[in-house]
Amino acid sequence: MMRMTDHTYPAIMSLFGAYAALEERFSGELGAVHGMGLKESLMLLHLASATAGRLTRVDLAKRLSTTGSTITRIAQPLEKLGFLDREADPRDARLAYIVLTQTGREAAGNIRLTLQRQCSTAFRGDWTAVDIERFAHLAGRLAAGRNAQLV
Amino acid sequence: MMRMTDHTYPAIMSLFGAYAALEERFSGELGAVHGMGLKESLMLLHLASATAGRLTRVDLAKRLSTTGSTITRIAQPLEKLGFLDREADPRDARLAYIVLTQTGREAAGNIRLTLQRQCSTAFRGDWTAVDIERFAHLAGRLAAGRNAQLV
DNA sequence: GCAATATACTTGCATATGCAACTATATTGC
DNA sequence: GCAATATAGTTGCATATGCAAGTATATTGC
Repeated sequence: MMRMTDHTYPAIMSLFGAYAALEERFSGELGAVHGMGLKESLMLLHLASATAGRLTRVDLAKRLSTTGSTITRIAQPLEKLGFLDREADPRDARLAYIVLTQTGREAAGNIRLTLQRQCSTAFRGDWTAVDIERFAHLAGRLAAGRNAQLV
Repeated sequence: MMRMTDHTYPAIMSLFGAYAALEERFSGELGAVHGMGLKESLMLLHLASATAGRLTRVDLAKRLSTTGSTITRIAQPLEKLGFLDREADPRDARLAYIVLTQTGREAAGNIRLTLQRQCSTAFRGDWTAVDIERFAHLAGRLAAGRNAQLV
């Protein structure tokens, strides 16, 4: 009788390994080229892809899989540098939207280009278009909606 | 004329999202059940899968995609708890192998069971065996050898 | 054999980040 | 309308972690 082998364990361990490899490569180049880390970069991209280019800290925290305090602290230097600004909500005084400035929007565009190039580099080698599309589809299911706004 | 769509960007963004979701779930349960984080757990599994159940800090750092200092500091409490021990190399006095104690080996076995269950849970839903095997294969290629010893 | 270099590990320091407490505001139940 | 509860944001504190410097040992070039 044939016995099915369970591939879930190697699948997840490989996913962890792939993440570590990519995080290292991406962060290094993003730091060198744009002077910011992966989280900051993704924050700008989330803002750029959001309606009106603005999001609350709570929304950003969910999208970046982190906490509100981290968003506050990541946003501070970006605000000082002129990439981000604040915007109040007339209906709810608790909200302090983070909005992209024009400078921030341009930076987001450049970062997006770097990230797209890094992504295509990650699949250099014997990856076929079908392989990549399959992987994108399967990883998307595992992600359970996270980063779906960026995709 | 048909235009091919590039799926590398959504593929990587989904991979990042999937990692964040899994890291959160796995770490939470590993902490609650075994009192240790994902890195510590993977450290024990790497040791358990190594010949003679021992590795140098440098080897462990590579396998866990971190630095030697992190290994030193992760190992300290595990050593105090009796999961790990030190072993000198008679040929090279710089080396301080980290070895699994009997207790550590048992803990590694239990952690491995938890991880395997978590991995199969991650694919609950409409995943077919073929989907999972495909994903494992593709992720393994992206991982470029990282965590290959655990798989 | 010795100086120069390389490697393994540890530790001090700076940064990053989650949690919990705190403030301010909004919403809900009555 | 008011008290109770919920939510958004900030900040203090503890922990985690990378980097660089320091120590000890090995290896290499001569």
